[in-house]
Amino acid sequence: MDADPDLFKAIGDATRRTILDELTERDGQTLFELCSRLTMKHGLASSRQAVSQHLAVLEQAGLVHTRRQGRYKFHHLDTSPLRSIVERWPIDREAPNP
Amino acid sequence: MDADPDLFKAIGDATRRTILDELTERDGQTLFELCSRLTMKHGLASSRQAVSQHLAVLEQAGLVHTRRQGRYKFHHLDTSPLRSIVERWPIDREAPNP
DNA sequence: GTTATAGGCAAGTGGCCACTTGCCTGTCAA
DNA sequence: TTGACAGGCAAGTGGCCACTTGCCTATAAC
Repeated sequence: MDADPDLFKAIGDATRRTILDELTERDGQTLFELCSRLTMKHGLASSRQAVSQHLAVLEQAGLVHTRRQGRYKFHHLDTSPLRSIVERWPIDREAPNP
Repeated sequence: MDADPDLFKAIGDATRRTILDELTERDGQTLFELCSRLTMKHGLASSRQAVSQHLAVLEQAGLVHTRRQGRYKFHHLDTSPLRSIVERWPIDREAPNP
């Protein structure tokens, strides 16, 4: 029971959720790419180290996979761990919209 | 963007997730009922006040609705707020099991 | 080689949050 | 009406975590 506390810790932070949003919109970004976009679009004054630590947490939760290429490190989104949430507490399939 | 930080805060705590598990198994429990079951089954040495505060957080997130009846207060699970998670980051519909 | 770029590592710090403690209110049975 | 029971309110405390700071490694351009 409660096999993945890392997952909930990962999505528990607002900045990390914004990072997931960013990767949803544009997958495979580098660290610096994410940094500039977070400050530009979302107004988050997140330093490079802060974003790097956030990405480490997201990677540990399995929500982000990394791919090294030269001196670049590309970050790819993986939403499959989120499935465990709706499997744990089944959502009543009611259409909220008509 | 990020309209419901209360939701992620609610499911961010392990004890609150266990409370959701308890309510999934048996809906409409009172505070004392939850307290004894959490200590019995899950080994959580959660005091009454702690569980009460957890329930308040869950209620604020819309995951738990309460129903007063005399001196009893019954807690009912509502998993519909969880839908916003999978709507925000769509899960690739791949069958992980054959 | 030298410099700039992309990223990593580790210690320190401040704020939030879970939990406790103590006391209070309301409901029901005797 | 008195006691037990179910729950609420508020202040205090300790620990975790996000963020910073400073320095380091590695790849690529010049």
